[in-house]
Amino acid sequence: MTTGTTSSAPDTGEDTGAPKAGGGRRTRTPAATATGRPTRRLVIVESGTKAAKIQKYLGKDYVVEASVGHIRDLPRGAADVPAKHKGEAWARLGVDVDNSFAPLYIITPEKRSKVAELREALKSVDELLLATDPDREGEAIAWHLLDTLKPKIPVRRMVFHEISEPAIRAAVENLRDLDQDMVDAQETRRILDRLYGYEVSPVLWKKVMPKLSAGRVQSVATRIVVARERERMAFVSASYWDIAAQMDAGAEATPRQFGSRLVAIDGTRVATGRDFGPDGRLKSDAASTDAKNGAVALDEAGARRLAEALQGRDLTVESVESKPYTRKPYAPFMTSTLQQEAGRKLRFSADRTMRSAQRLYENGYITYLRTDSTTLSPSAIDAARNQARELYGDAYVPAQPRQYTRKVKNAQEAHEAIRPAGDVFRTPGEIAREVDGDDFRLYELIWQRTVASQMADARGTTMSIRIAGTAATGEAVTFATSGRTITFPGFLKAYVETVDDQAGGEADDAESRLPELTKGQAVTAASLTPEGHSTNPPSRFTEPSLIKQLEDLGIGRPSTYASIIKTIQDRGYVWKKGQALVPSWIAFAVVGLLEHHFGRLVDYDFTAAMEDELDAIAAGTQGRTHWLSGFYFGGDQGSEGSVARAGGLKKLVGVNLEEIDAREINSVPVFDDVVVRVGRYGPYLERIRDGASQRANLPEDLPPDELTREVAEQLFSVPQEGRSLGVDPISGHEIVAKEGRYGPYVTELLPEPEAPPVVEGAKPKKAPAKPKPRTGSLFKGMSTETITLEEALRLLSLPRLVGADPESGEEITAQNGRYGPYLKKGTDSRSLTDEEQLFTVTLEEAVEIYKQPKQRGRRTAAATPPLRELGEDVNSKKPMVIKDGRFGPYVTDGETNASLRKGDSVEQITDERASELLAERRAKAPAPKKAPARKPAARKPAAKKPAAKRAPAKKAPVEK
DNA sequence: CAGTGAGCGAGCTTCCGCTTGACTT
Repeated sequence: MTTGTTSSAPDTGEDTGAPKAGGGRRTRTPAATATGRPTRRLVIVESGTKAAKIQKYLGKDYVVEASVGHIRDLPRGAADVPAKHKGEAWARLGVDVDNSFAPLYIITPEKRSKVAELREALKSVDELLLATDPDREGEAIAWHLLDTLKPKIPVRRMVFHEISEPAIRAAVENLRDLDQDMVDAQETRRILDRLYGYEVSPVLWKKVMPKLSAGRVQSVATRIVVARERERMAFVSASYWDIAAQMDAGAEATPRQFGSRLVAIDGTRVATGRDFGPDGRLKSDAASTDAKNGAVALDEAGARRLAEALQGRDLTVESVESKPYTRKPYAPFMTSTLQQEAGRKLRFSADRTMRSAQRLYENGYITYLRTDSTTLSPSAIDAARNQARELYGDAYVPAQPRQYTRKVKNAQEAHEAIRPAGDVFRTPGEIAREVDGDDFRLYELIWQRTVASQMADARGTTMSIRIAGTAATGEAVTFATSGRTITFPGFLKAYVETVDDQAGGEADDAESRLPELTKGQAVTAASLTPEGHSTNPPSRFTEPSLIKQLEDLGIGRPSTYASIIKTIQDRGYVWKKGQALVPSWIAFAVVGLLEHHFGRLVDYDFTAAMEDELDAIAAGTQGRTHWLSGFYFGGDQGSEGSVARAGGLKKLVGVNLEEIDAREINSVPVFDDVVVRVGRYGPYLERIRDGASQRANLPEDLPPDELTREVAEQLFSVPQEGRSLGVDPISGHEIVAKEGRYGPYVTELLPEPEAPPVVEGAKPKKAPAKPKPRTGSLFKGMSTETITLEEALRLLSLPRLVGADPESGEEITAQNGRYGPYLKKGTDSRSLTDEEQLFTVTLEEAVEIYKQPKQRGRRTAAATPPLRELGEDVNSKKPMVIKDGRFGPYVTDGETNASLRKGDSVEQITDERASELLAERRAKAPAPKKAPARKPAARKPAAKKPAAKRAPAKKAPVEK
């Protein structure tokens, strides 16, 4: 660890130096202490279930506890930052970027009690063994434990890759020291992710929409989904024809008939779907005249003519080729493949799979569920082989055990594969009484896959047959077919992987039998059917296929695949249509912004490059600070890692921010002059026609690739959206209920004014002022779904004239406004308490109301009573109270007000905490408010938003 | 994307990876 780059949590108390793990001490075996009792050791692992198991193996001289994951992290937000660092410029990030990227670590609030427990446990032992997972995160957790607990006894690192008695015993005998370089690598990863996430997300808030997010993993995941949708949108379907022929091999053959397809005419291949590009045309190599690759597309007329000309013609077997077919079993499950198969076979979401697997793990049915390894322990291999032998016989078990060493990109392989627990696997039948539902089905899947992984290859034969003939019109034609027979099923008897629905592959156990044919043999065509086909766009990603894609790119970890899917849905980037993941228009805008302005950060190989460089840090050949500096501040080009780039992230989110045109970012070109614009209130269509902007609403559930010209035209042609409530019997206008900027409202559709006659050469006359339709906001409790025509007409009747003020003669009206119902007399207004009063209040009552002074604050009778009274503020010595305000509860001493933060509650807040909030608020108050730098007449003043009160502090406000 | 009248404290949103328990309805 680079000296001075890590500040420990302020609340870890005493600052005595933590002993270095191991520190050169070699305490291999528990030696007897001076008092003669055996050495007691505390072992800390990550998972509680693991702790219980290991405790059993190690016995009473050991105390095994679980840290339950990480115990410290960077602060999530301002609320988590300890008072000591509150004011720091870097507090928002939790990383002091100007001081060697020193991280600020705090004990995760939920883990405070856990840390206390561990401290307690430490008191009664002589030695500490940090037995967190043997990967980057585990090494970091071990270091955090050391740095937080600051034990005064010897500390050593213990690692194991499987939970079995021999493995644990061996681990205790082979302790090592903490690997500080690896800890550095983890910290670098953590800081990079924080800087990326917390610097880029605010750019999205400013340019697209608040609460959006960007991150190394989620942004690439979103981009993948968007990229696929773009392909689908750009896709041009091609149609092509061929001829399906049912061949007849004669009465002796079995099967007598078999299907085949026209593949060549006069030696030139007939084009199939694969020969067409996404533009709907033959790919250039297919269209070339090169005899080897050349292909010709057959159209309907050609196919029909040829089928006709082949009627009754002699056909001969031209070639018969058979090749042996073998298939190896699939590797045992790891997290990603389990999620994929449970998704395909059981239709479980990744999240559902993990919840079920967690239960199975906790109850001792399976091994650890978050793993990127396909390795089985020796005892598990034995168990699988024994089970296979029992169930299927010796022939199904190969002589040598199978080892699966296929490495996944960036794998850390801290655990075994996911498999049934124990040295003897329980069959699904054996656990059926104890486990049911999802858990049973998932266990069965895991059990089958594990057993199958130690079984013999499937064997069979693949046969290819070509049949030739000549059409009456002279063309030489070739038909082809292929078949597969499985002579020995091997592992397929136990487990067949499911093919992704939409990918259109063929399952490994698919069989199609062909008769025994010999070259030169005559066959006849029982039927010749011209068939039309069309090419399809690449299918959308599903949860399983997206996880596969991320895994192939080395993005995300076993513990995060399920949450990645959740995050991109929660942010509104992706929604599920059945199994398919469909990107939203917001995702198009966000991905577009990232691609244009943060291209490197959403590169598909960004993570891969990062991993290489983290490996270099872990190996001690690359400096953490230097590398982060390159990433954040930019650096001397060339010498930095590939993740670093000239300019650096800081500049990209700072100075370069102004270059990002929000309007352009939020306009997604669809076709011609039509764009989808992502607005504050959702996406809508826009195009310029005759110099005027034409807009149309986009239905929420319309997938982007279904927005065709026809659909767009139809949307534009709908004059108004909104639910029609019927016709106003008085005016004859149609009344509709709509969702507007300020919420739901009703309005009337006015008939189009007659177009004035166009006079050639005459100056276009100024159009007469358009009559404005009446509008009215819905009352609370009404909805556009349920409102009736009667209610709507009542709303449109407002404002209501109550009468004239007897004193001044001014008109008093009752109307519904932004803050609810109110009376209006000139510029003087009074709020009403009830919307119904708009229709019922009499002139006398109104006059009475106007006699009352204008109320401040809430529209309740007396001054708002405080929610709670507190003691005296330590600073101002004034009594404090909690009040309810526009932004929720706040504390005030009469002068200073401060909102309660997340985590504060009205009932439980203490005087100390309240004083602290007030003090913080006062500290901020005298912030010099810069006058908004206004460029006079440089640009049109933006329309004032109702909520926009203060001038935006930064430049480049959202322009829509 | 409708247009209507006050005045009161802004503060927060967000990342990725480790782990699961625990407020109540």
